[in-house]
Amino acid sequence: MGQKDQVKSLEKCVHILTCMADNRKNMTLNELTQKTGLKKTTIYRLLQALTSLQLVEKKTKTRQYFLGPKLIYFGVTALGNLDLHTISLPIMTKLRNETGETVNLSILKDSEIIILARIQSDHLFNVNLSVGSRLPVNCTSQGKAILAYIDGEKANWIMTNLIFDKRTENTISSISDLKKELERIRQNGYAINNEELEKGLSAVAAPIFNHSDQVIAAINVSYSRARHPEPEMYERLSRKVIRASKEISSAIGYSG
Amino acid sequence: MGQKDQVKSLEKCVHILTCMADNRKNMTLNELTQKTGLKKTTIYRLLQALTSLQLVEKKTKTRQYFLGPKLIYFGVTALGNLDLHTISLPIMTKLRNETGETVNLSILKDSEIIILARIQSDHLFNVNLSVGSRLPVNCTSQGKAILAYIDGEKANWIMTNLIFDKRTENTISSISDLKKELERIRQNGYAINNEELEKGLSAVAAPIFNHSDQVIAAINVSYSRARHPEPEMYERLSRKVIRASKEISSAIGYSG
DNA sequence: AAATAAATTCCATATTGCGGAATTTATTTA
DNA sequence: TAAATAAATTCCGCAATATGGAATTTATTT
Repeated sequence: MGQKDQVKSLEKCVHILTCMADNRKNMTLNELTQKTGLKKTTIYRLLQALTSLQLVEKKTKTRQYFLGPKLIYFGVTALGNLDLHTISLPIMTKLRNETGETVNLSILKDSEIIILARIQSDHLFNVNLSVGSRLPVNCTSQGKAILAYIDGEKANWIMTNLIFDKRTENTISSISDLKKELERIRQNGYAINNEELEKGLSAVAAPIFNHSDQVIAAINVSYSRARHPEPEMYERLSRKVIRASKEISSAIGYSG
Repeated sequence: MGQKDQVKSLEKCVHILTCMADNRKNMTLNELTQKTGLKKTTIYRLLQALTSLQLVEKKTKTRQYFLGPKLIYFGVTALGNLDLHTISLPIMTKLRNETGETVNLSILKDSEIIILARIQSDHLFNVNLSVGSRLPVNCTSQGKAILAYIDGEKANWIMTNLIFDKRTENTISSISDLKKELERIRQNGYAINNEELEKGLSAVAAPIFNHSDQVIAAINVSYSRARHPEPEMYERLSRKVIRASKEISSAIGYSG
């Protein structure tokens, strides 16, 4: 019979690229061999091709490979074409101006969130994060906001495979605690980050849904606890964040 | 003999993806056949594979294809790993705060610039551009800033293949005018955009160089002419922009 | 300097990808 | 509504490509 969609070499290339992206660091041939399980000769040959096509770049001194400029070109183009992205930006800007705080748009990938867009506040104290940065689901408002609305099976899979690294004393570090938190989020419609990632850093996030009622992303507002220690801040921001998230959701076709 | 770096199917896939990115719109099988020159059956089969690997997405209703989510993942990851990007962001933020205006970081691709990063001003009047947006070289400060320092042969190639679409009355629309402008830029060390892209919009850009003395990008500050009609604004901003560009250049290894 | 490990090249063979032609499906025209 | 045209999809035998074990070269460690 034979599966459809062969093109084995392409599959292997994507496997290699995915491995590089997942590990997000320069990798040697050997590391790639171990991580991917592909034959060394094969990887070597494919890397040659990938490199000559600029999908991969090689640091000659260290013999390490990493995702190349052509992937930036493709990715940035795809991002610019993404409805979610173009629709969100003006709404994010408005939210930043209303609150004066940093606004982020993130998606979930495995057990981490990835920042797709970020509009920073004017405050001098600004966290060192940018487009492409990743953070664990369990200690971010956005991660929890998405997880709370993901369908049960997938959410369970993520939670069971999660490594709960305890970033602060407030970090949720057990499945049962996380489940309680998710229930609370569903109740409220928004998620908070109460210094769970880093001391002094709080945030409020709300989920974004698509036309088929699936969570696809989350938007948040993040701020320094030093400036706003009052706990009412969460609720106050939540209204604005929820409004923005709903605006984005309906603009991309959600009708819930 | 045989050329090295074969992997023909991969080459064809990249050809297809590049075609999609260059045209930055959803494309049908037929359009792709025409633009790439590849055989229809081949493209069809490769698109199947690309789609199942999420490198490409298909709009079932219109039967159109476009760059898929996995490319965003790769691209955003590669961008986050790019020295240029991570080094530039804090410097861009500083520049935005110093000037209160929108700051962009762009690279050149063919005869257009592509925005890699953008930090917007607080002003209500904000131009509708974002990461991934492209603009013609000849009517942007960043395009001209890069072109002015590119090695002669390549610059000539770009200029001769350039389609000078006249966006405003100020748009440079002949090679000879452009060459004069580039000479002026080299003299000053910065490029301006005097409402050449859009009426009411001005900008000041400076080139960014890498360790081997090559221009690889440009940074600019863009502002509304309505708020700052005074021509001295160019020179005033130029000092700050140049400082930022030098900071970035030296941080990525330039020692000129 | 020797030993070990990693990277690179080689090549005969099996597998994959190729693309012309035929078929199906959608769109346009009469 | 039917006929004509164009686009999309499937089929399949052949030719070109990718594979991976082994050998060689290069780098790193002992």
